[in-house]
Amino acid sequence: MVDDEPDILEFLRYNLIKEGYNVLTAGNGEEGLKIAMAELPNLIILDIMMPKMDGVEVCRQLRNKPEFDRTVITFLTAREEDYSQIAALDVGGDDYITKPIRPRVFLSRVKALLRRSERAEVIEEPDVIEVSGLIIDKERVTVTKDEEVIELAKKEFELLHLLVSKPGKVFSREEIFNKVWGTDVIVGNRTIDVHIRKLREKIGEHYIKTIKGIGYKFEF
Amino acid sequence: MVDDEPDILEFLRYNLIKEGYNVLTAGNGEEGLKIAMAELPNLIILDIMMPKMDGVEVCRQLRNKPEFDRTVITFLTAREEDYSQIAALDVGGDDYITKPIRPRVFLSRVKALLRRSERAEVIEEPDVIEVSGLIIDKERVTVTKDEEVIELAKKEFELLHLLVSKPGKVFSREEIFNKVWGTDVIVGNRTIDVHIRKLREKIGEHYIKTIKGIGYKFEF
DNA sequence: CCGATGAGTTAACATATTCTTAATGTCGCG
DNA sequence: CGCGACATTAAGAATATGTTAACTCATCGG
Repeated sequence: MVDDEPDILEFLRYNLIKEGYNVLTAGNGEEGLKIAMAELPNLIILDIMMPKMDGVEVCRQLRNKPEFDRTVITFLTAREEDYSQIAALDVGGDDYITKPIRPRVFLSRVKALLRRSERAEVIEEPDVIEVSGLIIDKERVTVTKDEEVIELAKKEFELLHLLVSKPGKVFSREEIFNKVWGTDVIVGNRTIDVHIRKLREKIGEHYIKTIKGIGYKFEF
Repeated sequence: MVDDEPDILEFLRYNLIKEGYNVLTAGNGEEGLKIAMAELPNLIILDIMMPKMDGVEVCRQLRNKPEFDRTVITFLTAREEDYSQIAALDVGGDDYITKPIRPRVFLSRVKALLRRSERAEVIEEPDVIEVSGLIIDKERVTVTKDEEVIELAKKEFELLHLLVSKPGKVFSREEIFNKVWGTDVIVGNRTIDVHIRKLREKIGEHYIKTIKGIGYKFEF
């Protein structure tokens, strides 16, 4: 929770702790950013009006980091500032809470926001995927087949992982380039084939199917 | 969007449609429930104060259904009703918007809520079309008939997909050329026939009907 | 600092499937 | 009977992909 007014900070902190929440506070934007990055909280509450770096800016910077892509961020704002409300949401905030703050409403809101964050977390993909006898372990970057561990190179693994992320779906070459190589890299068009070749060599021929003129898909 | 005041409903509907959203409205809780179940919207906006079934009750009922487990639900509420706000969030609502409503803030809020729902909707629905026993899956580029998966070549699939996109409609040869081959390619006029032939061979003879002098159509 | 190693890429050529064409056959209708 | 419109077939052209080997580049242990 980031706010430049110590009274408000203390007041809300007290209420949250009473409800059993773990609360970290910061008195300004920079400090807030630092603590957020170090602690990766489940919910971030930002005051909009702050000297130097305001809440909107903190939010913008956080949203640029992949680790905060899904963190729930909410703002505190004086009631009538339409503009900051809009900016807050446009910059990737999930909600805003208007001052003056009433403890019970505030707590309900926090509860709702955290429930949402939980829900979002359930969707999170697991690090291990299992399809048709292959166990793909994202953390170890390995594939296990018939009890045997197959080591894949990074690109090979990323390619396989993409295909396996939606078994049966046909991924076009363009799609594969964008997701595995990124939009800014340009590589020749035989490159994918070669990687497909090596993959098939390692995991077996029949898993990856070519759909001529369209792309590749993982078959189960 | 469910509200018992036609004026508000119309006002918000107008604003949402102007932004390109697809809006369904209902004047009371029951109707809202019915429409929600039939249409499975991405976002549900409920007025809290309504005669008979209020918004909180609608929300509670929706949240009990698995298909609405992750749908984003928000409430409309008069400013000072602390209690309903708390109830709204406790019953599984994701947010509430206070009246009086300001269009720009409202739209920003809706935008933020829908963005969230997108984030959650990684489990997106596949685009499959089902007609007379054929299941055409665009993502997988396959056709399934009697549990059997039929593989089509690219052009064959595109041709079938076009015909199936409007079952019963007669597509002229010219139309087929334009949509499947594109306006810049020139191919002989027996080409379509050949592809139709192969399609019929693969999916069965009776699905595609020739309308002499006009074109082809998909029969259901 | 050096050579070994291996991932990633490229180029050249081989292969395979899809697409198109062209020749010929069928059908219905005036 | 002859014509127009579509059907059928097989063969060749057009493309897309497969395959191999060589090259570049970064990394790592000695």
